[in-house]
Amino acid sequence: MTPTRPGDLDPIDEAILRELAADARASYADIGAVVALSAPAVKRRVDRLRERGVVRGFTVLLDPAALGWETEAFIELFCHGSTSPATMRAAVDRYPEVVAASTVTGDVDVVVQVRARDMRHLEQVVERLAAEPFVARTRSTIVLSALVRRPDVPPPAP
Amino acid sequence: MTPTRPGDLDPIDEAILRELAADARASYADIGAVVALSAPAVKRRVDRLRERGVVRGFTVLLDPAALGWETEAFIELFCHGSTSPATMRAAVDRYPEVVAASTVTGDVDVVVQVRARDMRHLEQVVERLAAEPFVARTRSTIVLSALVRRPDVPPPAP
DNA sequence: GTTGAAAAGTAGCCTGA
DNA sequence: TCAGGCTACTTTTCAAC
Repeated sequence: MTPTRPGDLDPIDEAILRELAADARASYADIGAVVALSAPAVKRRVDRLRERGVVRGFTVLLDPAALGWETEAFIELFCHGSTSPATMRAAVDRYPEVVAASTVTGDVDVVVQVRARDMRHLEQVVERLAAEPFVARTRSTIVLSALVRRPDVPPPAP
Repeated sequence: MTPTRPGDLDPIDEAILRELAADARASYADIGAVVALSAPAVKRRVDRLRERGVVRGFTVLLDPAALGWETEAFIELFCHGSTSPATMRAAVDRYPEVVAASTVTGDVDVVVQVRARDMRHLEQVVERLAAEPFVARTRSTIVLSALVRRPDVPPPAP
């Protein structure tokens, strides 16, 4: 049983989000054709989903290699004492190479996902991260190949 | 020195991609105002970037929690012998909970990033992955908090 | 880059559950 | 009352030049 919170998405909202996930530039009329709603009705729902914060924005999906990002890695950070997440966030946010960063359970404190032009560039990023005052040591794992990469999507109907 | 391959992005393409990354539903006229190009000129460049495969598509950025994805984890897979990436990809692709998966260097073979409704759901996903014929064992790391999450963007000018 | 026709976005108004 | 359809007006797209 899913705890139906107030503000939960109805099935039509979910369908709209799936369409937008597949093509964020689809017209409201085209989306409406799929979900059986008029274009203005779709627009009103999308506007409301933006207001509610469910929709955070729209982006383009790019080929990282074409942008010059040839190398990808997970850099795990072991941090000193009790470094606050705010401190970690502020530090990691300054790196344009960082794609994602998360605090995690286990012996590692932070997992940082990084894209670099090449191994030399990656090495520099690792060294800079390792030199951050709150970082005790790092452990890096190079990505060999991306098997799957998907946007977040509403869960399939249960 | 960057090896200027034929087909490399020029600075205007990069600026256009940065605009689209920030708002994929921006009008060509608005993008043109930023990059000092007419709307049709921007459209032609975007069309060409799609043809070249630099632009793979457009998506919506959603709040995972609002979709019912409350739990996130890295599940590391240790695989038997020489399992082909194709096999791994096919297996992992069947899980709607999988957001990303990569083969990696080191003792682990695959890192799978997963979103689940809750811990119980996550546990089920781990068990199903562990039961895949090519998986010897798994190791899971729960995400406590997302510090940074960014779309791929052209590198800043060097 | 400019032009103009066709398509899409958008606000207001009306209707029915 | 609230969400959706309809209509009319504006903005954007997009192909030809």
